[in-house]
Amino acid sequence: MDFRKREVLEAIIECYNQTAAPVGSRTIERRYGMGVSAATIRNTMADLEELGYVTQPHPSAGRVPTEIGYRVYVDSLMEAEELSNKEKLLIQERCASLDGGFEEVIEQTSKILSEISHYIGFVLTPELHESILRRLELIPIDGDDDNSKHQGKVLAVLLMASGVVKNHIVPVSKDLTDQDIRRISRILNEKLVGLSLQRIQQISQDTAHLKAIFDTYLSDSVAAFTRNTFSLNQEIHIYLDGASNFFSQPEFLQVDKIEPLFRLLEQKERIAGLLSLPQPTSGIQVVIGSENNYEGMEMCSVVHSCYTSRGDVMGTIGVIGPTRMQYPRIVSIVDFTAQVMSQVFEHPL
Amino acid sequence: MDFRKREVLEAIIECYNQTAAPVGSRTIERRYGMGVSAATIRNTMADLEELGYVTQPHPSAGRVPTEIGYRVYVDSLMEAEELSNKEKLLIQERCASLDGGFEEVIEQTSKILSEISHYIGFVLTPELHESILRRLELIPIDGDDDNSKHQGKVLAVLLMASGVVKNHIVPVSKDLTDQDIRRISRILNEKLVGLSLQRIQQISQDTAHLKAIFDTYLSDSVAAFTRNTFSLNQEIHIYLDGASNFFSQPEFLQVDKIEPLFRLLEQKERIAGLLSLPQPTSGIQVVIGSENNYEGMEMCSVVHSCYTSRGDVMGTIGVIGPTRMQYPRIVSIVDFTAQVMSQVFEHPL
DNA sequence: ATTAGCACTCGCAAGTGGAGAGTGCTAAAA
DNA sequence: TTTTAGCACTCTCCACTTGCGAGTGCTAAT
Repeated sequence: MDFRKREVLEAIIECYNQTAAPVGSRTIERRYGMGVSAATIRNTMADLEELGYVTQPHPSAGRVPTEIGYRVYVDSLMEAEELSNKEKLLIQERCASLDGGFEEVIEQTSKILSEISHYIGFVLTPELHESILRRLELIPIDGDDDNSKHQGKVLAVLLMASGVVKNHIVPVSKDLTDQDIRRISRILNEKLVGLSLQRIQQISQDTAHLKAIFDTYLSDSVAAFTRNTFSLNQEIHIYLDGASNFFSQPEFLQVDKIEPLFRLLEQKERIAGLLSLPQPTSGIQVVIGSENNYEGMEMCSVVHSCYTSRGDVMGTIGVIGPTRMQYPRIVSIVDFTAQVMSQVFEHPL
Repeated sequence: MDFRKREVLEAIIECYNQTAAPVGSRTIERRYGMGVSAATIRNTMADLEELGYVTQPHPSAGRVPTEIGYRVYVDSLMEAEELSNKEKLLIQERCASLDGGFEEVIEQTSKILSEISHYIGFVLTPELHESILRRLELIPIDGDDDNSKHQGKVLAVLLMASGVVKNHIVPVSKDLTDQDIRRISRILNEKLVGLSLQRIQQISQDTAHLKAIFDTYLSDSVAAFTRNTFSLNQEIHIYLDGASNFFSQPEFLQVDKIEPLFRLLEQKERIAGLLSLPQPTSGIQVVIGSENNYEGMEMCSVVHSCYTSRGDVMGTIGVIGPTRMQYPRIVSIVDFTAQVMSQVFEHPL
């Protein structure tokens, strides 16, 4: 890859990103005038094609970047675009509306991501079982019917270190009085605060362990109640915005192109699975085209990063766009937004 | 409208609903053989056209029902289709998963509505300010930093009569001790339980009223804290599923037809506004085509009803489909599902 | 009041042809 | 040896035409 090849590949990608049409040699000569004639560029393009970085949709058409071409571009050619102060400010303002609580921050973030990128913005909520318990509150609820006294219910409020609050209604057998509940609450708070939910779930499954915690106080009802209190379905939720931006993308103008994508997006659980898998290190990751092994994502790329709270990974944010994407810009947007979010969660409450 | 006209109109609508193509006189003669020839049907169709119930997309094409035609059909011609036991059971099972909490019921309901109707199912959450407060719990949260002592925070848990639980983090000035908070909690529970959130918000704005409640105890901090506790943004959320079912509808195969709809659906606040407005009485309502004054909904119809908890209206559920919709079936589905949901919320917790 | 027959209209799909864009190749120039 | 100009070739895209089929409205007969 000599200098000219790199330059031509970059020109093809940038031009193709604007027009979504195959790029010809003359176009490059005129638009990026690099001191050589179209014929020379043609030769270079033939070389690039042999390397697998570009291809022609049909003989005697211009060149289109391949996924390999994009990979090279993202990994070594492009340089991240600096965001304008206006955009930075916009992101900061929108994400910083913490008053509305955790959900609202996440909701706003996915919205701002989609608005500023003009693609799809998404935010994955933290995995609960990695969160640290900060406080547990048990609120007995009086039965509302006269005949419901045979079994009460307790509203468990789990406050996590990250600031996430989770409610959970737990059935409780009648032989536990309100006073018992208070006692259980005190003991659980004493022993379990500071542990991850995953660890707590392990403990509450383990009768020996429970016995150690509750000492003589452990009855079957108490054990069952404790288990139920922490048996949350720890599903990850995904907030996703801007899907209709894809209607403006020329390559998705045909229904058969856009339909599989929308069908996939509607199965939010699957998306969550797709996007939460690769979470090895921090830092931006770019997944290009069919590197996403999901039907409907062949023509899309994902740029994602994770947000943290005091260094602990909480969840993932990112942008889904067409493979023909303004990578330098999107990478900067996702990176900056992840930083802002992490900053917001630095002081959780 | 004599008998034959009604019969022909019904035939046109049913046939059009299946094929999405203009219906000709011969088709009706063959498919619905009503003892008269095509020529006679042609005359009847001309009459129906004069009445405004059908129209032809271009001269010498078959007939297509107009919105007025659908209106007549829905209001006086069609009869609701009885659901199969299998379908009824399916709905009941899916909606009855109350264990997962309020949100999960709603989520499941919108999913099952879309699956069984093959259109879009939606559920609007209750308006909070109409809900009755059942219990308020205030949980002081220790500042996590040493320097955060200048202002504490309190997690307010509002438990509504309908079973909805709402969390809310409230800032609290440093001159209120934990003991003060407990006292406030006791007083508020004593005085405000059983009132609607709307009423409570009125009261907490009204200093005189607050003074009466708190007696001598009311300081500025207490008043401010009380106001903040109940200053929830009472936004209605909408759960919506099955949008991609519209890709299977022939009249939405062109991108320019489906785009405005999806753009509208993404602005969930607007949808909520659209759908929560007409809530006069209980019972099924059908809004046809451009009766929805929203861009993107011209080609859609909405069938909706409301679900209740002990007779009190909580929210709305319904189906959004193309104007060319299987009304008898959808009406039955929505009606039955609304009943099942109301039943589920009969015993809220 | 209903029916058969017929001329007419229109949309749709397939086929045609020219314009435009872009390539690869070759031979000449630097 | 590298670069350039020129030329023939290929392919898409668009506008245009044409034929077919479906369906109507009208009229005259039943």
